[in-house]
Amino acid sequence: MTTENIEELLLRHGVKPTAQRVVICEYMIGTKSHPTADDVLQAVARKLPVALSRATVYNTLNCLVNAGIIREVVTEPDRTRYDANMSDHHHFVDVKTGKILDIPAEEIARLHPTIGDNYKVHSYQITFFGEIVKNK
Amino acid sequence: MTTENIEELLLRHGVKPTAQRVVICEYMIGTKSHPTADDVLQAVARKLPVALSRATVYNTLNCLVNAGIIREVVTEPDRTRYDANMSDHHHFVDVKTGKILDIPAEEIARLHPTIGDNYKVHSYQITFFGEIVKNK
DNA sequence: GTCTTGGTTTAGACTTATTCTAAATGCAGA
DNA sequence: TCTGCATTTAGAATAAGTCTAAACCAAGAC
Ligand SMILES: [Mn+2]
Ligand SMILES: [Mn+2]
Ligand SMILES: [Zn+2]
Ligand SMILES: [Zn+2]
Repeated sequence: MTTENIEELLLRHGVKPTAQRVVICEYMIGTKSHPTADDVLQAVARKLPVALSRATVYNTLNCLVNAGIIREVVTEPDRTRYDANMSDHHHFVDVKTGKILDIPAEEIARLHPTIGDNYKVHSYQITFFGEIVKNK
Repeated sequence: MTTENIEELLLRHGVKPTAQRVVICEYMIGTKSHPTADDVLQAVARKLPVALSRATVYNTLNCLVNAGIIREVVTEPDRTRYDANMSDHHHFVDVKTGKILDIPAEEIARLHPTIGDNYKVHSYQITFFGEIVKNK
């Protein structure tokens, strides 16, 4: 995706496209990994002419989350990961490598609880978020 | 559950039943909430005649997890919760109160993705843990 | 073109959950 | 009773993330 398109994307979501935001957003959209804030800092810092602070990375990631451009992924305690794939999907964590893969929601509805031949599921967890309805 | 039963449970899992471990384990088994380490410390400290250190709470909870007596539950970044319900189940997080309820696995297989009339699901997430199988 | 202003970025301090360290404690067996 | 080893402890250390206060900067007003 071009820089212009990234700027348009940000504007469309009501986010002022600063240099730092553009390059962070560009990185997020260009990766299928589910990077931590620190991953983003490492990857993006060298692309920018100016210095990039940790605070800006967190500010920007939170900003993008609030704008609905990326989302948080919580698979382990103590570090939040970020994901520019906003389609309805779930995650497969390879316990060997720690890599996180996207699993489209349709596949899960169909193949649940076995995802497919390419994955050996050790365990899986469904976390629901919602409200309790008190109907007597 | 009586203290003797707790001690037997610990011994059966190869854990030496010290006073601290017994009371922490007893607390875990007696609650359906999914407490954090700090919740456990608060609740258990006053029951013990001696002081109870934060380190011991973490040591014991990790010990119980390794022994297969309790398990960790990760639903949000930055705090691990613990759960003595070792049956095959998933979790429903009430976003209003933060309370975590157990959902037996059978119910999910049947009612997926709607859990039932008593819950309004805002969103849910399935996290798989396993390995990638390279079959050509 | 300069001035003003509010949003953005920054470095570093701070907070909080968890782990680590090294010393003290306390049982179980010799 | 003595010894050894696991356990517990207080507090230091670590690490993710937030906060603060100052510096920066882009856009509009003049
Ligand atoms: Mn933590
Ligand atoms: Mn954190
Ligand atoms: Zn994803
Ligand atoms: Zn549970």
